[in-house]
Amino acid sequence: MSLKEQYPITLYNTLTKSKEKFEPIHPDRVGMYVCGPTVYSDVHLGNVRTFMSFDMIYRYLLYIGYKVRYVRNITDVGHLENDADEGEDKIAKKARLEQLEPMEIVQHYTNGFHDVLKQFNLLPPSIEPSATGHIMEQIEMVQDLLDKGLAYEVNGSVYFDVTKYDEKHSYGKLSGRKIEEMMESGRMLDSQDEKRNKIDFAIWKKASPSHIMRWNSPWGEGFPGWHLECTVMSTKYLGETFDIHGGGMDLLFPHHECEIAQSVASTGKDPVKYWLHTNMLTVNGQKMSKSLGNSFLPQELFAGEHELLDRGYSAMVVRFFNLQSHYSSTLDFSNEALTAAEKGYKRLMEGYRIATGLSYQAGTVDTEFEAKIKQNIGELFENMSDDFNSAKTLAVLFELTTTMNNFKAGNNQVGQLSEATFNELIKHYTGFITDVLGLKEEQEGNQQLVSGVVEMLIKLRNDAKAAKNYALTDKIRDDLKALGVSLKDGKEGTEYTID
RNA sequence: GGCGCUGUGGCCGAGUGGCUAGGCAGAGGUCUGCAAAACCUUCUACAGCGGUUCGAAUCCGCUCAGCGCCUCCA
Repeated sequence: MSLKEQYPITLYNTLTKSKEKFEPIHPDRVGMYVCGPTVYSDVHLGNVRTFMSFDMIYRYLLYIGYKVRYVRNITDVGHLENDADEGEDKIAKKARLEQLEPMEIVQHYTNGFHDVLKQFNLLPPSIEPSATGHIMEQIEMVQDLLDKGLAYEVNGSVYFDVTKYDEKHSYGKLSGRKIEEMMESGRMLDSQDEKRNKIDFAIWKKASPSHIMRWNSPWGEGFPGWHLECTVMSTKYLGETFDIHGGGMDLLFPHHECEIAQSVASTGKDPVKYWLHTNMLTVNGQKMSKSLGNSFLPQELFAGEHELLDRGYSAMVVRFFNLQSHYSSTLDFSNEALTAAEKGYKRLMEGYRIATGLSYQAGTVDTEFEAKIKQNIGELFENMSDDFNSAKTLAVLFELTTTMNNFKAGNNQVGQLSEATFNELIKHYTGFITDVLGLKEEQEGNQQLVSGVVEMLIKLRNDAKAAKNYALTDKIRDDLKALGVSLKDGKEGTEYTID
């Protein structure tokens, strides 16, 4: 029995508002689409949280044996600025400000995005399509929606006719909205006179003369609407229906709602089986966002150069911090929480280091101990299969970390486990830390040289200690400590860790 | 105004009907020349009120507090 059969996944589907058993459309294969960034500015830490959460999900699917096609787009056309009628494209606007080619902007921020994700140890997706690379397909879909009578053209712009769509289908089922209510309440912006109804949305927008990102289309020069690129690219690479569509909660409405409408209107099929939404990173209980001014960039985080930060924190500490909460809960940022996470992360990685250094030696098997370890291994999978509960998984990993420490301290012997169980323990304990949760050791510099020098100093210190020259002994330890190298005297000799 | 979410011990955060995660911090102990680490033990919870139930942090209702979406946003 394969792992994915042994530990079937259940996940919370935003569409049905309930936890469901995960059954991919094609056995063994999973198609997953996640809305990527709009590359007109640097991604901040809140953005990163979502991508980190889906990276963890992607990694777990792979770990238990699924073949996954993971598509995460780059939105490089830019979304419409505030009022649709302004016809302002964020990337075009930025380009004019900075006197650069639009694609230069796009490339710059795409590179930055990739650099950031690499530092947080995210796996690259299988396909990373860009909106500008799929203009033809978007034009085709606009035409298709016009042909089907569910869109209309006004002055070179094309709008999706939500009211008409809702006659046969139901608009708003993902976000729990009803169009009658949306029609009467909410803000009506007077300038949206091109639209027949205020809830209609643009799928193609005419470019104003000053608009530099533009393409030819049957309706004149323009650019595609915001929601269209995800529909087009997910359909192209994953098919008309696919398994998982993810994104941040703030995309639920209108973005994902519109995606459903576009797909259903075009293909007649519901595009997505399971909708997954990650929750927001908050600061003092408020969503981290650029407009609120409470966001900061990963670089600022690492360097500790931001008024919200007491000091710098590493990428892996933040990744660990993120994994301590469930992806669907808000996570509140604070210096205290990050400091606590840093210590926890170090403790876990010390356990990882011990695990990689252990080798099996036969002994007397302790059946009770053996049973407990087997149970813990099972819990790793059960917790991750339960809606990707990384927080519970970490709790089990910490229990196993205590076991690792006990092996090291000699409180337990590896021989108390059967060889098979020992091997499973090491395989999955380290596998969950690195492959599933994506945590890794952070060490910089010339490790060989550093370890050689430190080992030499430890030897000198031990000589001094044997001679009871404690003044020198302590001086070596204190001076190393000042450089970030901590010495720990144990029964088996002195060990060191680098902060 | 509409739709939805949250409120857990000093802090962060799991948990969804009985078996009281975990991390950080605190207390005591073991080890140690001292220290650190590690190990063992240990303290402090479920916003308030009412209801359902043999039994609720967990289900239902109300109240209070906070948040998200409805406009670009992960």
